Amino acid sequence: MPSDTFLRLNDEKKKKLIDASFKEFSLNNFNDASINRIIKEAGISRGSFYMYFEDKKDLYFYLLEQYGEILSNNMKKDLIKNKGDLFKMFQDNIEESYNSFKNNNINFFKKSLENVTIMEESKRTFGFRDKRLLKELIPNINLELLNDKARRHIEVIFAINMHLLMVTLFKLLKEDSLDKKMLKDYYEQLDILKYGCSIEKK
Amino acid sequence: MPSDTFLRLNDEKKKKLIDASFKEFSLNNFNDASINRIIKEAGISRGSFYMYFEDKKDLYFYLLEQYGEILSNNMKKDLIKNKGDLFKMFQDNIEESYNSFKNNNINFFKKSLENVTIMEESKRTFGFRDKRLLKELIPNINLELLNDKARRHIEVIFAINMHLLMVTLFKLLKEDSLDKKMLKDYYEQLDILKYGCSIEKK
DNA sequence: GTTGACATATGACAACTTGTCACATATAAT
DNA sequence: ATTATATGTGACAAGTTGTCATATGTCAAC
Repeated sequence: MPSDTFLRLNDEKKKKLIDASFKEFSLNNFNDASINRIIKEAGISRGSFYMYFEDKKDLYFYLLEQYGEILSNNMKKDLIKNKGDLFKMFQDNIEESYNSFKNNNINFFKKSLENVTIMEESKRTFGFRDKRLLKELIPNINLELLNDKARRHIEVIFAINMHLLMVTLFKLLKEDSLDKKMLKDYYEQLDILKYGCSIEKK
Repeated sequence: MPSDTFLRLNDEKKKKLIDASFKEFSLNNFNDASINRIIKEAGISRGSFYMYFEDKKDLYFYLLEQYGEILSNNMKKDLIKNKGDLFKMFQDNIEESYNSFKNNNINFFKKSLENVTIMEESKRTFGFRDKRLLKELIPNINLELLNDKARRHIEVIFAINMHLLMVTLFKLLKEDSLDKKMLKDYYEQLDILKYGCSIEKK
């Protein structure tokens, strides 16, 4: 987490550092991103940087959380619009997410997708750190549309959707156009999650 | 990919480098792993290393593929045993995978799970590079047990299972015992994938 | 004002990192 | 024995990170 010192910084200085960071992480993936270049671009000293953030990771997750907020807010809106229907929300959400990312630091997002790890760290990714944003969403879900098992594993459903969503968004952003076939594939995958893989009904 | 020069190396020298690499990646995640320490431990020169592998990534994925083979072979065996039933295979497979990893460089595996990325790179992860191992598995699947959509998205089903499997294995290996509750959770998640989340039947 | 206490800022520094390259030494083939 | 090819080597440049002694703000109290 950024230090209080950073949060207390005046907006201009803060913005300069954030902009420089976004730029660096847009051009390089996490490993190759250089704190040196960031501080040079932002015009601050090495010591100051370590006053604000613990390390590169700390800065990176701070930036990611900005996107988490966007993603979560979009989902919340779509959830309300669809009267708590989780799958209708997922379906509506992808175009919205696509546009958010397209108009906003698209390269940062692309690079980020390359870095997303499915484990520990991913819990923090895109602001779903500490399951905070997830917890905010759950009350808006109409659980009556879901069966018992799904209700018990609601975070897993989200994780699976996240996985499908990320992979699809990654492809979409690569193509640079909202490829209808890819969208259709995503909807089919959501259908698998909704109705299952089996021919036999339970 | 390792160079022919590396593959031509005598077994002793090869093993020494592989052992040193496993050790380094068991103690450090990808970023922190040091080629310097590896070559020191393996007793080869820096120049030689770069003769064998392009870079750290190249070495790392080479090691991962060894595990991919294990995973894939286990799956194949279980698939035949269960007469092509994909979900029965998934269910049988987790204990086997758990034991394979437990008795074999468990720390390497743990660290690896922290590094697995869901995107591009992950296609190579655990040997599923180029979908080669996946393609070998598919002929053993009884597709008649799956509905149309599932058949069309068979690699997605595998990806989702991989995700659920990895997360569960990660937790299991952390606990250091085959926690029955976690296993039960995994089976339930597989059931969601098999029969869906929805209360309504399609 | 001046003093003191605290918050911030700085850049030189040690201790690493990686990939390259001119050169040295094996090994095989003529 | 000579040539050609395959390997091995370590010094090197150019980078990386995190720390720390030191300097400079800022603001309240005397």
